[in-house]
Amino acid sequence: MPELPEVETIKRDIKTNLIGHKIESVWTDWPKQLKPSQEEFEKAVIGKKFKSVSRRAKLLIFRLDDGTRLLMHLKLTGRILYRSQNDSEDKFTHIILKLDRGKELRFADMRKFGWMKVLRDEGELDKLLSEFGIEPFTQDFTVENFKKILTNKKAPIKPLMMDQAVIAGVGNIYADESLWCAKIHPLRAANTLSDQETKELFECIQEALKSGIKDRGTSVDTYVDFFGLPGQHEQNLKVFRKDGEPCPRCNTLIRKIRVGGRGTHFCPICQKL
DNA sequence: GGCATCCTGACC
DNA sequence: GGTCAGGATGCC
Repeated sequence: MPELPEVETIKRDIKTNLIGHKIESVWTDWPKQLKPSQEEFEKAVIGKKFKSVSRRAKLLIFRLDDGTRLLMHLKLTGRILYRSQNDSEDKFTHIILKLDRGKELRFADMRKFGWMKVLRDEGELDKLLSEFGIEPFTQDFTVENFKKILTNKKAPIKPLMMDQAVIAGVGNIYADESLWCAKIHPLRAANTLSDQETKELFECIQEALKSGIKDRGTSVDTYVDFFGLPGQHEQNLKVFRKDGEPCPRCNTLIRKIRVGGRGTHFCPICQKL
């Protein structure tokens, strides 16, 4: 599942490899993944060059050389791949942007939840971006702001952390890992965290995401980078999908429960409810 | 918050 | 054939 570290890894590789390429044509066998429609999408991108790329939450934002804004979201199983025309087929490819110099950007997505979208105007982008919460690794992400978010929130801490309108970019893997790191139970009501716990969770979120980026992402499922290579972070996971295995801190067996409809892994002794 | 929805593959 | 996997949205 691509979360902030995975999307950030792809973004960095795109910066040094895709920028400057021209889109010559578009192929798809699943037009629903092109928004607002295949026709509008093609009209907006064909003949244009990639000028820049950025990331907000789990969203990739491209600017083309005429100012067109192109967004991509990988959702659960999306892959963005940089390939040559004659490279062998990638399974589940549903969109291909055919580029100059014999290259292709392939969008492969087993479950077809991901999408590419062109925006009509700048206001639309601003509105979309303004709905995201605090972006980790920016000046806005401080312990004080984090504390403000948790105050008066009776909700369990984990779903709150995964709410993109609260903190942008944290998904299921890094939420479980951050909570283990901070020794906080995923069902803990957000407003019951002590100042010390708030500070630890704040630091653990940054640490978990940073560590994921350093390892070029987590490939427990289908994630691969821009070149089709898996990330290395799986070997550094402490609890995610480790149910039945000993906690690296206290040896208690990791348990799996369901929180907010998501599989949730935690140590029942270390992590305080 | 819960739950359904968008989808398909893996697994029992 | 049923369940699970989980990012985001939309309806309650």
